[in-house]
Amino acid sequence: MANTKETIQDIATDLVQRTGLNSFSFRTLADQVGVKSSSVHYHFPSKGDLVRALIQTYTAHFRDKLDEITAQRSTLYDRLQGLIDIFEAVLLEEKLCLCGALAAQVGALDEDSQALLRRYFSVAESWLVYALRAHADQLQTPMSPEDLAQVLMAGLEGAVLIDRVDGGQRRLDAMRAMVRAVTAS
Amino acid sequence: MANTKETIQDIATDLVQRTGLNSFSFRTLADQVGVKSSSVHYHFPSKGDLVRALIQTYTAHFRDKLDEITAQRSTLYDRLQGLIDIFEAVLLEEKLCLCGALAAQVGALDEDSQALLRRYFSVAESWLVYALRAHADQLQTPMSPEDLAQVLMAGLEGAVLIDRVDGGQRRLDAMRAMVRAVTAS
DNA sequence: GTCTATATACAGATAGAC
DNA sequence: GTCTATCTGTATATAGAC
Repeated sequence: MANTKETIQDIATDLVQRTGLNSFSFRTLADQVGVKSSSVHYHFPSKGDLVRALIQTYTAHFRDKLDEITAQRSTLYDRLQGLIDIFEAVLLEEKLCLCGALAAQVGALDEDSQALLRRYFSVAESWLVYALRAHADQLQTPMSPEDLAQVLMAGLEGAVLIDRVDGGQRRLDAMRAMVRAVTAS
Repeated sequence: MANTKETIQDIATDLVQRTGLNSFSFRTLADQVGVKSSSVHYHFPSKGDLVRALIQTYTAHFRDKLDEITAQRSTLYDRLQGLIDIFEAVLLEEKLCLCGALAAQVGALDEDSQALLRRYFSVAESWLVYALRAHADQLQTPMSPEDLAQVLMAGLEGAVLIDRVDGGQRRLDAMRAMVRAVTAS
């Protein structure tokens, strides 16, 4: 194992996205990493410490992907489809957005983790508002950029949630249709 | 306790909506009901039995509310806002839709429970498609009724998920704005 | 940095008395 | 239908050797 700490984070992230917070323990996590549970505690003293690290890393990676989209795509339509691509990649692995999965159990998280979740959604919606405002001329809807940003983000979180339950990606495809409907081609 | 079995179901439903599947045990549930855990096992032999009953009852109540909307409201706009009212009532109690909460942990559910979840979403989307088709003349969007139904349902599930994390109901309000945008007044 | 060993608490579940 | 008592497994977490 080149880097035990990173490996622990990678596997833990995957497990939370698949089955939620309580579906893995330090023991089962350690088994999959190939160490003992006490070694996991060495890197992350408590489960709360681990969860906070997971959200921070996930948010950083998400922000990187958004920056990449901004750099590589120019039209509003392409940028919004790029955002949907991120969620599609998650769904194809039968996972949820990490922060969406944790949001479903927000009452089980400490205050710091809850603040980190809020920051994740703020990052996503701010990026959306920026993209929508920058291309207001390509928008075909009476909705404000803020409202549309929130509808899109809520829709994407809900789409992967429901699509995963019955397989396929019908809701995610419907979100693509919505993006098509509100952007001029 | 007039009816222990119903009380168990009511409290268990509330707990799943607040903090998810694994945040309560037969013991903590029994404490809140005012009985012993073995009494809970008498009514619901396993946790799987309990969860299946919760989903079935929740779906039945949801269907009743949808029927009520259909009976009491005539315009498409009013019917869609009525659907949002259901989710707003859930959010005001700092809860999630039971089936949305369980969908986030679908990998932890048995196959029967998963099938019941699929049925819940099918009930919701079928009602939406029916409402949208019945008032196609009041629709102002190039989206198909099927796509719009899925976008609305995904959006509502995601809206309560995210809104609960940072308080208020900004995403649910954005969903109301969307309904306003796609329906003719 | 990883291990063995262990502490303490709690999970889901069952047997059998009342 | 509810209870007491208990079984077995697993959870988070820590102490101390290597």
